[in-house]
Amino acid sequence: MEKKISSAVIKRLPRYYRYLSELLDKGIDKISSQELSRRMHVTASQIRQDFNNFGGFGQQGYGYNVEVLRNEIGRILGLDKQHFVIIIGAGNLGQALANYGGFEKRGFLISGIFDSNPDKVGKTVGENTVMDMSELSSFVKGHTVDIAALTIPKSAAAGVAATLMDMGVRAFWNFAATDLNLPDNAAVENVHLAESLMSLSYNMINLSENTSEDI
Amino acid sequence: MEKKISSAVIKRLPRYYRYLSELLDKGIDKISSQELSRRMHVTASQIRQDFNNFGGFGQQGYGYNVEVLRNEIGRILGLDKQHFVIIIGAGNLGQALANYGGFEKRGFLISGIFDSNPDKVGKTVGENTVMDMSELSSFVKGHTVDIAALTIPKSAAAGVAATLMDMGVRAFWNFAATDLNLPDNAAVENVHLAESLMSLSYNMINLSENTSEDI
DNA sequence: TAGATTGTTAATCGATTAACAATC
DNA sequence: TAGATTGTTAATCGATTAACAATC
Repeated sequence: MEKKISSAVIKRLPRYYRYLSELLDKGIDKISSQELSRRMHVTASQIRQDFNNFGGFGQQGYGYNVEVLRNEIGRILGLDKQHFVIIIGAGNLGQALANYGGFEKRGFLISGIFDSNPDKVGKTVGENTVMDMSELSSFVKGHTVDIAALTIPKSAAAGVAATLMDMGVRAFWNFAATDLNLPDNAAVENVHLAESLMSLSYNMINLSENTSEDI
Repeated sequence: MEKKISSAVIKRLPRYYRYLSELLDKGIDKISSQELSRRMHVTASQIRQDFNNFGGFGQQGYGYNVEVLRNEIGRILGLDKQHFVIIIGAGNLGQALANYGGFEKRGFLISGIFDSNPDKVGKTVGENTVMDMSELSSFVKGHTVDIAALTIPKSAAAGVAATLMDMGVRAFWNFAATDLNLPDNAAVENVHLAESLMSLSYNMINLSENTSEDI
């Protein structure tokens, strides 16, 4: 019944959340779409359209209350609840994610990290001790697991994702350079770093071709 | 004079490159837009439109030669040339990027890594030894630096980026949770992991609400 | 030649922007 | 009340998809 929100809108929400959090830190308690437009470099019209997908958070003639708006967007993104995240793959990237404290601040708690390499099993990474992949099944049965971050080689990713689906995990943060092709009742967010770097490369090349001709 | 390619197209190119590379590895030397459509889950029409932004790589009645097409896309993305990348910030993420060998395979060579923390300076990370930030200026003057990866706190990002711009660096792979707002003669690719995780959270939540009602 | 498939134009769809009435 | 700014409809723009003539 509710109208489907486009993914373009969803991807903008975390950025709004970030700006509103910064305004709040600065002690600014009111903002208009026009002023937010100026700061974020998006149109005021888009800001109002985006927010109105979720209901009227503002007040005519006044603007938006920063704290209310921030909390509403946080709630929409699920930041008002705790989510348990496991990391599959204790390589460089898996360890970096586990060590980074910033996710917990937003309610994403790293509750387990797994690897199939015996050299890594038992190692301490952040607050966690690396478990063997053979322990994954019993761990997922005994604990709430909302999200699985896949920091494993692409050859292993589809298999691990399918196994986790069978165990009831429905959200995958996929760092492997492959497409997971999971059924519709799973959520997948891809972070393809090599592809990101290639886009940057393209934009860099096409920058140097038209050297400051339109400034 | 050349028509501007939309960023939607650019972001799809690395994925085409990946699929074509995999086809090549499998020894498949010819592919039609229809067959590629089936594999990649995008429309054949979009595939042909995308490729034709850059010229006719196919042959009517036949399809596309996989190797030719892959190499053309690689060339468009700049993968036919070597690019020198420095990493600013030797924290978890900076180290993970420096240790990951996959970028060099695509022509992105990590040629330096910097940190302002004396405890990290001198440490070996991948093939590199962490240098102090005070050495950054002389390093950039003495070496080719195409891309700077910023894996530093957001409070430091804008300043470091501005400094690097002054030294002539024009491409920034930004992992800091902030917008850089650089002039038009710079290329910026943002990787905002916390925001990526928030999008996943949204999609996960909205999954569980309509449990398998449209399968 | 007949069949297949591209390259490209036209149609459609969806997202962004503009405009303005509602209202605080 | 007058001024400001939202919420929302309408217009525009751009991206995607469909269709088909060109051609291998």
